[in-house]
Amino acid sequence: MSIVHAMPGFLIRRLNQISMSVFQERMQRLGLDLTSVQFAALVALSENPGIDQATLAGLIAHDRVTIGGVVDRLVAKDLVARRINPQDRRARQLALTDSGATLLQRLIPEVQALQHDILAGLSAAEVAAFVTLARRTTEAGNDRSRAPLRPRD
Amino acid sequence: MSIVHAMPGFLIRRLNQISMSVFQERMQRLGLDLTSVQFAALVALSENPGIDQATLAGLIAHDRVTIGGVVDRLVAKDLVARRINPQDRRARQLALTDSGATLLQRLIPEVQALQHDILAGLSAAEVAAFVTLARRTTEAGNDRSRAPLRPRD
DNA sequence: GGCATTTGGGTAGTATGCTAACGATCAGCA
DNA sequence: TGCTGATCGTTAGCATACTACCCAAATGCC
Repeated sequence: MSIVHAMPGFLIRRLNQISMSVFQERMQRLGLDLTSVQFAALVALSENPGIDQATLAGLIAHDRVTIGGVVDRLVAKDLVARRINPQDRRARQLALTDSGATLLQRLIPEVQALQHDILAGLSAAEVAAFVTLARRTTEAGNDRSRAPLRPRD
Repeated sequence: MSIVHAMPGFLIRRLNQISMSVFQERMQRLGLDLTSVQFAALVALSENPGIDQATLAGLIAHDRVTIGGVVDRLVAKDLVARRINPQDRRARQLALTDSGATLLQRLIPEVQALQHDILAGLSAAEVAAFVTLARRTTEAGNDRSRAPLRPRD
């Protein structure tokens, strides 16, 4: 066993790899072509219609460039509408399309169900313990991230 | 607070974001241009000199394409030597250069020290609990990943 | 009003991290 | 020996995920 295999950084990368793979596999089985980042963006837009890309980036902890590409692809799939804000012509107002809202309602229970598969081998109590620790440390380390979480209000 | 912010998948992505950022920041402060993936590859090669790229990929849980690019960059930095295996002309034998071995010895204590910063806000006992849970679930979910860990022996 | 600063979005560039497909090569087997 | 299948590395393509930089537009301050 290598020394790297016990390092938190390595374990976290593996967790992320497994998480993304579980998500993608489920989407494929549903016949959908959607990533977990795109899902998070749809949820954020559903909860905050009319926000611009920079705000969206802060709500799901991404940089603006990445969000620009994600929104491009969501617009191309007709899940999100993007238009210039007349009050601030720099900004793009974002909102779910009808088709995006419909898809999201179908997706939410699926995505909630697959969270269980991500942490395979753990009991319900252990999953809860993991989530508690993860929430505390991501909050403590928020500003260490290059794209911190910036919740509204 | 959005419903996604409590999902394990989202928390894991945040953890990975913070982890990569902490690593990059430390490397920058050391005046080095090295990613965590490149570090993991150097460690694996130090522990297993002479392996080929596919074996290296399995040891640090990456697909062969990604490892090809990582090795390209390590060779360009003169940290790794790559040559065709005369016994199997498909394969590339990899080994650290002297400069790679020297750098790695300097890096290992630094990287071990920064692991602590990744899980900010947790006590030593909580870090240990996190690592235990993470190890168990990544082992259980190994084959769910697209690029599973394939240890030798 | 005029001007410096800030902000939103974009381009260019780099590195992961994956799929699908391909050529070269090797291993097993009739 | 010749064929079949597996394996190693690579290319092409896509989607994150960032930095650095730029332009346009809004904001704050005098």
